[in-house]
Amino acid sequence: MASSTAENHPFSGETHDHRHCVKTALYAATTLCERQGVRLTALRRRVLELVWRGHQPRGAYDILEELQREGRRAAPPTVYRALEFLRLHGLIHRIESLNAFIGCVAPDEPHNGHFMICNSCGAAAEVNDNAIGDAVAQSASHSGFVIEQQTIELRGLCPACQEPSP
Amino acid sequence: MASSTAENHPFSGETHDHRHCVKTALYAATTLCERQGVRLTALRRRVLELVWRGHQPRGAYDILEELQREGRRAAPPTVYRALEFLRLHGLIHRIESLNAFIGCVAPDEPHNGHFMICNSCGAAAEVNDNAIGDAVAQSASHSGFVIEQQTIELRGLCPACQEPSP
DNA sequence: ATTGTAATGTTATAATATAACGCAAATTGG
DNA sequence: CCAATTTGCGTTATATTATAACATTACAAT
Repeated sequence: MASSTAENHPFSGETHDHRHCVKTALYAATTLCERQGVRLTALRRRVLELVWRGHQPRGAYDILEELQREGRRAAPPTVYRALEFLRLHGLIHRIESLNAFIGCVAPDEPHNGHFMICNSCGAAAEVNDNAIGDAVAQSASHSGFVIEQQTIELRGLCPACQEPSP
Repeated sequence: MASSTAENHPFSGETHDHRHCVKTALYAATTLCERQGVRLTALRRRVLELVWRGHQPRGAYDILEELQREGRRAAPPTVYRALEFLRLHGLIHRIESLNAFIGCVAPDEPHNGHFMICNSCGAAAEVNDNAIGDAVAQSASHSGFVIEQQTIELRGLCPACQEPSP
């Protein structure tokens, strides 16, 4: 079987073992880079870990600060270059409506990345619903439009954050 | 009948009478603001016209430069405030993946704004395909997620730009 | 006219992102 | 192994996008 987790942790709050998410992501990244013959350097690996610190999308400057706090010499290009590498290889996605980045849950399979992002807790869940993909593909083909890339970001409230406050 | 054009000009290139688009948009904006009892000031009106200069999304600083070229005293907040007003009242949409703004083709009807944006000519077409909206709504409800806002931006090639170069 | 509110002007700065250049580390081909 | 080459990273500077905060003007209602 593949190494990806059996299910996402879309909006499970603090109730899951996040170290498992990180470990899985790093393992997947390592094998993916080996297979593709590209270098997952210490810096890139660390940036990926920082993106995976939680299920909230992270801004580039958040990551930069963290690198600096760790004693690394880092400037904006340090981070942006690493992020660009990770994005190119499908290890992270960019959330356009937040100018932020989030780890990809299935870097091995080609996919589009549709997100539901909670406006309350900030968590983002990557969903891959074929129905959405199909509807989008159909709509585009109906217009004669050839899709090269898609940004689908739903903002709202996750199940946990809809519950009435006590 | 309503005042909106019978059909969009999604990717009609230079072949349509754009003055008509602008005129229609301004008329719709005027009546909408009257109905809502809000003021479409000269500045706001002009910014809306500038957003509607074409079917390419416009950046805030593009608009700022144009205002300054016209001799107005303008600074970033001048533009951002006007854009925010227009957006709040549904007269423009923000294209997140471009940090830019585009006129809304149907400000009267509530809708979500799905866009197809040509990577070659830069034109953006607002499409409102119920199939996409339905698929998205269904996917969200399946996850127990309540959508407050959605960003759906498809980037690719419009029909005209797919044609082989001569 | 007076007063309160909304809109705009103005200055400053925050937040996000990239260009350009040089050095160092790793990889490759001999 | 060494030289040549490529790739990654450090560094400085700057571009681009966006907002905070406060002063002033225009407008609307009485």
